[in-house]
Amino acid sequence: MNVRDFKNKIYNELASITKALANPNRLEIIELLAQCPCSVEYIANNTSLSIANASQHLQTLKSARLVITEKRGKYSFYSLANKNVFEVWNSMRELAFSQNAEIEKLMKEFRESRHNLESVTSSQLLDRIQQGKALLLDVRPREEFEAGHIASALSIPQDELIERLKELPKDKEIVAYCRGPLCAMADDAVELLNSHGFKAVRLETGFPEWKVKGFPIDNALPQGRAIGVSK
Amino acid sequence: MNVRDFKNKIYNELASITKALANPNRLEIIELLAQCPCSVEYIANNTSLSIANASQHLQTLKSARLVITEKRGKYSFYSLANKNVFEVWNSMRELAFSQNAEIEKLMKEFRESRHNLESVTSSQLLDRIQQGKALLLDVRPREEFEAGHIASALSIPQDELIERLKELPKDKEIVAYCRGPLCAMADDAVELLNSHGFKAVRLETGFPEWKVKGFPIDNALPQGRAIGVSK
DNA sequence: CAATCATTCAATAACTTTATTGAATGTTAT
DNA sequence: ATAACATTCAATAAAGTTATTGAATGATTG
Repeated sequence: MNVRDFKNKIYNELASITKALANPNRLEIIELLAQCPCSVEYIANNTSLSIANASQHLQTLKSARLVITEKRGKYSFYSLANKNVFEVWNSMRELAFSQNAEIEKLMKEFRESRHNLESVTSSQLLDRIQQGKALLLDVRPREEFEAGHIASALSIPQDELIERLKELPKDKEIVAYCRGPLCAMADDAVELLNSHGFKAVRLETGFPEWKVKGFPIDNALPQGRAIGVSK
Repeated sequence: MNVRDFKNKIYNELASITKALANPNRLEIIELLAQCPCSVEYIANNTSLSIANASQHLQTLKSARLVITEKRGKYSFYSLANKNVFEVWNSMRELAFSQNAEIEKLMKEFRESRHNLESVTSSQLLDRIQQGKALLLDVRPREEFEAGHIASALSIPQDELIERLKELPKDKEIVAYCRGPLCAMADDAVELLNSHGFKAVRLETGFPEWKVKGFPIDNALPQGRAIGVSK
């Protein structure tokens, strides 16, 4: 085979993957699927997409083999095709953070608006948990917690937090975490906690980043449990 | 700031990077820039692009901050903005290899057509060099070799190889390498060498992958020397 | 200071991607 | 069976991307 034809074919195949990643809605879907397998409706509800549009984007991801689908009853459950998909997303996000001043600015403004600039890294958190110094709080929706969470974390979904403050100690530092560095749930939780006299900070990243580092996790329910509709 | 607006802005910024990657020609340019800083004309000559079109793609990469440019005399030299760019490219390529059967098939057919299915990994090569068992041959264009190469490698550009066979030993295994796993220069060199009675295999990957692993490299000329036109 | 030359810009036509609709499919529950 | 429901499909208009062309820019050389 001619070298030029070979290269054209190879780069076209590679670009079929980067094209599938080249859309903000699909990036958001990938970040959500990094939590656990999700139904189309769950994805639509947790983004700004209509069901048909979410389905369309999922089809695009599926034909690029970035996600796989499994039918259980009425629901189609989508999940990331393998660990490499999350790793590409992760390294892409790091690239963005390393050189896009606009992103840094947006993040900083957002956190400032919540009076919440401090955060804790994964390894700092690991130390603090092992020393019994911190209480770890998972504020993601229950289904995501149940599909897998950081070992020893307590689950209080962000929208139940205000009613369940009495379950938390005032004398211990609380580390809240959520889906990842771009997810605002932990920021909102930290703001709420601090304004009620708790001492809280957020984990810089989120559950998938913790998991991919090989740090200790728990599964309350069978591995990779899929979730349907909620929120 | 409203969470939805924040997310939309962030994912749009992130997608500005993935959009810049979403084109086969730009992926090929990135792979070339992973070798060394290059002029627009060099890039055009080493791809199937016209100068104007190469320039246009470089502008796209530049506004996504994936490449930077430096003017020296008449030439604009483009290089990758930082190490993260190569790492994203690298992990994306690994993702593609891990799940796209079409790519695997293309690679296998191409190598079979050159009677050349065997290859050597970076760590195997490191062992063989240290034991003096293998002669290492860089078959990339001279300028790329001069900008940086694997320590102890001999430079014979692929298009000079047939005239310079007498410089090579017949009793020692020759490991040829080039720009990376998608580059055909080492395959062509290995085919030529084996058909002339040498014992040759290719390095599975290429110089940038070796370098990013932190394995020993040399710079014949000042670090990151840029190259203008050739080939 | 005119010629040369590398690169960029601008305009354009062909093509691709997107969100939105509403209808179609196929599964479960009654 | 029929209804209810989750998802996908198909069509479409609006928007974005691409390669090509030829002209413009701006630096170096004679």
